[in-house]
Amino acid sequence: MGSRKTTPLNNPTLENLHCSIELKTEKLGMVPFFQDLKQPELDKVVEKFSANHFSEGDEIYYQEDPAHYLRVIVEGAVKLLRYTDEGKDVVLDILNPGSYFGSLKLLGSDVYTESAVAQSGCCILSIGLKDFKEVLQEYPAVSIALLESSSEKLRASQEQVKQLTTQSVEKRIANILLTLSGKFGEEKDGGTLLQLPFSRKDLADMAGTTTESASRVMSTFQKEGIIETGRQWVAIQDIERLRSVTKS
Amino acid sequence: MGSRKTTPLNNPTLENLHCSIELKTEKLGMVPFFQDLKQPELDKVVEKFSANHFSEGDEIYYQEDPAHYLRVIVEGAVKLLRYTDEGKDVVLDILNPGSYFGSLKLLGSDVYTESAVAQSGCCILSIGLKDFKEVLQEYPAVSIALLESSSEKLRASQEQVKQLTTQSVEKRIANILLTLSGKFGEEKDGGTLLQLPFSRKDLADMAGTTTESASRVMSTFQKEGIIETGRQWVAIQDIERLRSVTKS
DNA sequence: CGTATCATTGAATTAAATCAAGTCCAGTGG
DNA sequence: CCACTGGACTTGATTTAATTCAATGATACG
Repeated sequence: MGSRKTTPLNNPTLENLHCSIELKTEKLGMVPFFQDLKQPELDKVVEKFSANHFSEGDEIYYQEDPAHYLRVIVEGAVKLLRYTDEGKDVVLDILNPGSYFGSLKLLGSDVYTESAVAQSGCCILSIGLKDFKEVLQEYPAVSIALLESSSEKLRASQEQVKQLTTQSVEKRIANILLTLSGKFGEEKDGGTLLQLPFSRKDLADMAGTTTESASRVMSTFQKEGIIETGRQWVAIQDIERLRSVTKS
Repeated sequence: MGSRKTTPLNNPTLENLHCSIELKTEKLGMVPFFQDLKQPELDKVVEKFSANHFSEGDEIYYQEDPAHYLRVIVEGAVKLLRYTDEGKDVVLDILNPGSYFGSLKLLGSDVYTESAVAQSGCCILSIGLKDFKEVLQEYPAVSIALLESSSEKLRASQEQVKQLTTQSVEKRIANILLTLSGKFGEEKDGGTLLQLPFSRKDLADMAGTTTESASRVMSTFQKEGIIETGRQWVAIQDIERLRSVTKS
């Protein structure tokens, strides 16, 4: 029981330096919908992106702001969420490097339908929608690959709907931990550490529950030896048992 | 109270005749992502589609079947749903004419992630994914318009997530009735009639609740004079009051 | 150290699910 | 045309998962 509760995060405090033009080419090539581009084509596309650094907690954009950019994460994590009128936050997703977000409304103008917050310090590339439209027109393969990514996002959202309507809070939280460990987990002395700064409230807002309920579930998991957890961090000790929680 | 409970549906029993090649061109031109095509281009695209009729309750495809087609509704309504292991059905959407569904996985192969059932008799156009890929490569404008549609679907799914996590069953049902009346409603003696065959179970599966709860909410709405309802049909009498239910 | 923020835990409450009869209607077949 | 029947719908009583309310405990950070 006397488990370590101090944070095991090494808090990299990503500097602006890391968010440089050099990184851009390297990372953009890893984005799924640019993978088909040849190097010279990619170089031309990269020029249209600009890089920005955001610190933990920074708002990247706010829901209902006019949407002008498509963004790609080079480093760090971004939380997409909707603030509701009733004051509850709904976390739609937490994105890892290589993911895109922002707007794809290339025809006419639009507003963002969700807010984006830097979950950790991060480096983000942005491209104006007009420029991006030109890219799509020039390289149809990018459009097609992007359609796939877009379908995949829809699929993930529908999975979320399914879980919300059919599964208990405990199972939803187990699923979220599994998903996040896949995206952000790092192997560490026999377990998978989530380096994300990640509070009970974040977890609750992802699972569609309350911080108290999330806390109770996490306590149970910890007592059962499935996870180790403390303030803003989680380490999964027994991933198989966590998987078995989602079933049954 | 002695309200009519007999069905006001005129049960059109859409015949196969109606699902003809003539209709195809006319209707495909109305699909959002083909709207930019000129008539000769559209004609060429139309040729690649084939038309099929489905009767109410027919399964159009089943989740996890290999996905080979993209489909467009010409007439009728299609229910997209996921059957869960626990035996609960989750209705993701009910689509109206002009909507597309099926798969957009143009690279590599894939399986359907949801099932599709004809909610009413309907006429569906299908195009093989290889053919559709060629269309996209030839007409980049279609890709771009399709990306918009795809984003819109994601937005709708995220809205569903938001509602499931923050709103009561009563509000979710009110919202569903409003959405459906927008898609399928027909003006009829001072109210909006939903011609859809649409059971309490369908409603419950859309709202993520039980038939009993859905029935209770519908009874309340009826007692309050907001709707008229019977077996498989709903007429919205006081849309303003229904809207006010979703707020507050 | 002190303090703000995050996390936990317990008790009371509640929305909705479940369990259990019923009723009502549309279509059937005599 | 009417009685019959099965599926759709309703309603009530009970149970339960999760929220809400209310303290208290722990930890990172200045």
